[in-house]
Amino acid sequence: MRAHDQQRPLRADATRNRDAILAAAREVFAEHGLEASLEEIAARARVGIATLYRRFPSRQHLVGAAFVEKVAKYAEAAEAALAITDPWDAFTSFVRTMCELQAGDRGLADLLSMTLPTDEHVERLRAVAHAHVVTLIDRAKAAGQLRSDFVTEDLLILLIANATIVHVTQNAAPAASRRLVALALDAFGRTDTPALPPPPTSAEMAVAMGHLAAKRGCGADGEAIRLDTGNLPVRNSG
Amino acid sequence: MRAHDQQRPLRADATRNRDAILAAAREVFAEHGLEASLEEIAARARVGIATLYRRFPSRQHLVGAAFVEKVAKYAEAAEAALAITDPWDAFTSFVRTMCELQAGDRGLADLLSMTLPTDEHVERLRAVAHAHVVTLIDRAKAAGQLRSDFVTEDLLILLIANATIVHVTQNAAPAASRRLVALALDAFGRTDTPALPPPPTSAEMAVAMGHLAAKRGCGADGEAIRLDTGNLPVRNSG
DNA sequence: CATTAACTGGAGTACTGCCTCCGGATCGCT
DNA sequence: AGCGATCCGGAGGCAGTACTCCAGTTAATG
Repeated sequence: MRAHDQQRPLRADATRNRDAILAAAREVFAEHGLEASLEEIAARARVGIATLYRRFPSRQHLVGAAFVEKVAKYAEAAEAALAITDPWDAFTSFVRTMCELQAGDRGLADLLSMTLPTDEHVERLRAVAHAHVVTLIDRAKAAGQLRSDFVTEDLLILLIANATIVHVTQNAAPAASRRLVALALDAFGRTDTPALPPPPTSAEMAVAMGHLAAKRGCGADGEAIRLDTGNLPVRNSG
Repeated sequence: MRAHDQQRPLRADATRNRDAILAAAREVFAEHGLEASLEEIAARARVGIATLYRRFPSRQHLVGAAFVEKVAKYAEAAEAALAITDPWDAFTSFVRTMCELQAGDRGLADLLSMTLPTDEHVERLRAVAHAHVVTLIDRAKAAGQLRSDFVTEDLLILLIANATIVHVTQNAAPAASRRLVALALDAFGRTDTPALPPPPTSAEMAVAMGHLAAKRGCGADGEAIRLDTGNLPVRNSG
């Protein structure tokens, strides 16, 4: 790349259009999920389709740009949860916040349940958040309130399930989603039951997220998935 | 319709092709879910696409014909579970069986999570099965092993979630699905936690299933799938 | 074996979404 | 205002899927 791939600032009209596209994208993704038609986004931004592609060469660029803030909220939620003293309250508060964010935005619902290569800034946010989540989990386990055979894959499974519920239940989303989350938390908090069957490996879940991403038109299927466990804490503590 | 819309028997080659199409459909649906391409089914049956459409005018006709037997297993599973004496074992056995059927057949995974058939024969099966399920639930509740605020919508939520997991996790499906089901059952069996948030209404869930069906290309949004038992040998006809 | 109704397959239409090309409009600077 | 660099938008190519039409083939029957 050239030394100054820090390209000169966009022309005024270009900036205006870019913002319009992002606003439209946030709307449309929230309504229809990440598989929304790019043409619809361009139309809602009152912009030609070419303009959209010029600014965001691929769907995941657009997704990335449209969701930076929301992903930041994810990090914030993790951090905020850390401030809660009771380990179980902290953990459940985080999980509930995540799933509520999903329920309010179908795009985010998709995003949290898949892996998307995005920009560096977002990656850093994720990494930090992930570390916080691991802490939340460890604390809750240590307090004997989170089942000891819990793994981060379980959280991912919940996020995927919740994403679907949100997608499918449309206007009934809040009730169904809250119900699902409450059930999941009750399950996570059981310490008196026999061990769960073995969880899928994090590699398997990475592949799964890749499939999801592919299905939503973001990233090629089978392409090297960032094993970082992506958006969500998918690290398998031993 | 004319009195004898009981059309004359198909010609030998037509019957052969019809069977080939059904066999191919079962394969392809199992692999890819209900949204599989009809052209692929025709190709696998080594039949022209027109032949498929002649025999099954719409996707839901094909789906219906391909899955009658599998849906019957749903009823059988409920009945078999009733024979188990321990109420909790009976309930969990039924749930597990359902979800395992889903894990083994992505088409069925879709089908069980959308809406049940309206064909009268199958409708009867469904009604009976549903009654059995209600019995299973009541028994388990009475025994104090199933949480008292459990409702049938919770089961549906699980089926939808499981369908997605099965869809997404591909080869890791068994592990992920079993894990999800085990967690759900642990949640269902909690009697020591505060009441869950209110469930979605069954009307809301019906709408949700309609959306799912529409997304899979079966039936208009909101209308149910009609299983065609028409010219299938009716086993255990009674 | 001849006749005919039933059946067939593939080409064709229609639609949708992704993505690119390029003539023309617009901006920003002098 | 004039001018070049930048940017725009819609037409159009490509691909995948649903679904239809029709000229040719094949099974059943006497």
